[in-house]
Amino acid sequence: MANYNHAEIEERWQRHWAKEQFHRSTVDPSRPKYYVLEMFPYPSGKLHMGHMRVYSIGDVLARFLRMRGYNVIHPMGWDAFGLPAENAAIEHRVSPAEWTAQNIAHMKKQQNRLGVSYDWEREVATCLPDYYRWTQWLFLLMYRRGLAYKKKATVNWCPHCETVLANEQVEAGCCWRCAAAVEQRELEQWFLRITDYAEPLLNDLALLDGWPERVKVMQQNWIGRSEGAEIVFGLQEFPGESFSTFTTRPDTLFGVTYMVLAPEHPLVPRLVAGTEREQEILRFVARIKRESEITRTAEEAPKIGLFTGRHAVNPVNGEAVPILVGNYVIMGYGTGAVMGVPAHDQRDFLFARQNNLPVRAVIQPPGEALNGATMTEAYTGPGTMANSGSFNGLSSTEGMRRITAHLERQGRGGFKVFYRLRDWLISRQRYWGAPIPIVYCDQCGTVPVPEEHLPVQLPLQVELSGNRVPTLTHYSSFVETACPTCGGPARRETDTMDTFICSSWYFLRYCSPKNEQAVFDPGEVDYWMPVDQYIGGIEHAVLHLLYARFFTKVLRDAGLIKAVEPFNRLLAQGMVYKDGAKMSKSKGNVVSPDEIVERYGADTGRLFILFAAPPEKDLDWSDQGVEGSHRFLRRVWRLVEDCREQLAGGDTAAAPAGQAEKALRRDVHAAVKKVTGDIQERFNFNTAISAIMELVNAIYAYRQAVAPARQHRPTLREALQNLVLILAPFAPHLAEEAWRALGSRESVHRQTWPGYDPVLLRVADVEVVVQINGKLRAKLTLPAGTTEEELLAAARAHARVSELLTGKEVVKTVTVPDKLVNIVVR
RNA sequence: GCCGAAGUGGCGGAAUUGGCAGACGCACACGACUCAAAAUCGUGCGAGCUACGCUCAUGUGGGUUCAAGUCCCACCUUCGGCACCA
Repeated sequence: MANYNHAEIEERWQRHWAKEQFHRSTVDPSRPKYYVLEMFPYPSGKLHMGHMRVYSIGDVLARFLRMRGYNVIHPMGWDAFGLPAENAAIEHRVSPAEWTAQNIAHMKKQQNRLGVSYDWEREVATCLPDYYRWTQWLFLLMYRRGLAYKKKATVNWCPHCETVLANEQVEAGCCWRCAAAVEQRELEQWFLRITDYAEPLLNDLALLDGWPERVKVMQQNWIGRSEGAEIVFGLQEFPGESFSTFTTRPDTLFGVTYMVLAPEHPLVPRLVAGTEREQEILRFVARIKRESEITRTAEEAPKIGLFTGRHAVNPVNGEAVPILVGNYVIMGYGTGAVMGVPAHDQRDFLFARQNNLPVRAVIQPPGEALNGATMTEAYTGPGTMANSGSFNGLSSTEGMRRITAHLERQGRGGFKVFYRLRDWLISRQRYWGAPIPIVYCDQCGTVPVPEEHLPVQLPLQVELSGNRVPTLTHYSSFVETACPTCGGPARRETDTMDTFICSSWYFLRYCSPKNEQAVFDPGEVDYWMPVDQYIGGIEHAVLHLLYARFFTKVLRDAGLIKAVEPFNRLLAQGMVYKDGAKMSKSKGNVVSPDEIVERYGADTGRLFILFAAPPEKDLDWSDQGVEGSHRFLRRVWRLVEDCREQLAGGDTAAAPAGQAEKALRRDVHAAVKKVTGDIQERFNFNTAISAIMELVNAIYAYRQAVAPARQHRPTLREALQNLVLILAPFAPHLAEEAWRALGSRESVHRQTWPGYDPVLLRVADVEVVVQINGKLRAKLTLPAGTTEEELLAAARAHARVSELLTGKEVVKTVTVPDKLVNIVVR
């Protein structure tokens, strides 16, 4: 008997599939399409277990759906721009382009060794000119539509990466990539106006039924919508001038006893100019500005507020209240000015008590009368308005509406929605990225590069002698150019784009990756899009997944695509752990896919990774578990080897099909049903695999129970064929080999997914559970479909049951047909 | 503080609609085969007990129900997101 030689089998079939272009996909309107997409990797150099996991999940789906008759597109590519290539360039003295190309070549080999069924004709790499040309084209589209703009702003600066970062790329005040503390800098930078799309990005989350709740909630939190009123306060010492504030509680406007401005508020220097405390306050402001986000937002940071000596005029009652500058007010949210309502906001309350500011209750809780002087905490619930002039007696909900309407009539404010979401800062002061296609001319100002001049090429001769790859400012041949408008001397923009731009549209480029005329072919994009199933790590819940949704919406508004949302269903796969920790070099608990493929084969690795946990949960790597999966595949292999000759002999069976055959057929059809449902509806590959294992156990049991000569060949053949078919998405190489061994000249992956016969699933006898007072007391084997009366009679007739019922009064009986009898006694 | 996910044997996990808790696998133990080992095949495997059965058991405490891992209430723990958010 031939041993299971995984290395030989896997290599042979991989070569065959590649040669026959097995996984090519082309537009075919006669068939339903299915777009299976795994997040494309950064070409770091080698695959890790997280990659192996995501590709295994995607490939099972792709292969399953092909067998189900779908026209499946399953592409792969490279998110190839980014900082690691620059670091590697300095370390190894090799250009980022070369380093990246080598990594891509190596990782592609690794992916192929996993037996993943990609259509390599659709491969894209974001760092190649034929791709970033269109990234630049999309930037220009944004520019034309007023969605790309340059402004001077306080931005996040990572001192370690020496570049600015988007808000989404700052985690707890630190750089998402290197964890260095992020600083604030005033710089002129390019932004994308993602805030214009805050509302659709939020509302359309409701369309995403196939997304995990947690991801939708994370995006919702990030966008951070809050409804309220914008209110304009006058300045007592500067008649005719004003500033505005945002509040979610306009009903408490009469309770305002002070106002607080953010230290960065543009009004601050003017307000304090010439006052006694001018120097003190300016020093305070300067100090706060220097503080990092971490110290400033720390839990224990004391709330400091300094009185400016100036007053704000409440638009609703003309009252003048002191204006303070406070460290707890943030310029980046709302208007950077907050009204202090100590009676109805706990933070304001503590602040007021600490600083001896008056507290005035204007919302009375039901059946209570608050007194500002004596209350011990803020009342933040709803109630009846008091001390609020003509609004007294209204409910707080009604008050919100009325006061806002009143302000609107007076031209002193109105209804307003604020979002936490900020515009996307996309400039990067780095070399290895897509150049921003903009030219600055002294005569014409900021000029977009005309489309026909694209791509704006990165210089490939890179200076590698220093300790970092120089930015594009270093290359005079790149910087100096002619103005596209007037032809005069001009300078190119030297910042490159955030790599998240490149990855915000790659799934569209896959649809027509070689098109040189357009960013993508509209017909092809409309056929394939949206992505039916997207699979990737949860770390992109806000970053990539929000940006890609934004791009999709812009492209749709521009009439370029029909899809409203890019990804219909999303599977956020869990992480791979070992010995209780995430696999990492520093922990020394890394297992590489190469090692597993080498030792056990790709089929074993895939099977284990899918069997160990449901895809969205974290997975605990177990070397012994891998052994187990390998053992299972060897068991399948032996089964096929043992049966092939027996089955090759034709069907002149000595014995007719009997009870054992009937039972086996039922097991086969039940397994097909279970595996189909588990893949299709539940994505529970772990239970699908366990069902296949049960089937294998059943076939072994049959062969053990029935003498070889009496084994019924058609039944055995059906069992083995179905086994191989349902195993094919999980262990594609072994299944291919086994399928041919069973006598087919075609590929198992070109077969139709097996169906099951519901008639065969029916059983003659069922096991019925007998409970007394809900406790299991007996099990009966009865013909299926036994009536309730007969069921009950059979239960009572059972020796043990009748014994337990003696002397008891039966209060009630419950029967579930073919399943259970419960007798309630007293 | 707000929001989300989770908590089941020694371990990974299963139980899809409220109906036999622990499928499948790992580990372990025993048996068969073998001179022996590996591999393989088979059997057992939640805990306790006065043991051919009974009791307890799905984070804790209550509740609903003939019946709860599953539904309701309160709480604990872990993980994740947001957060001086006005």
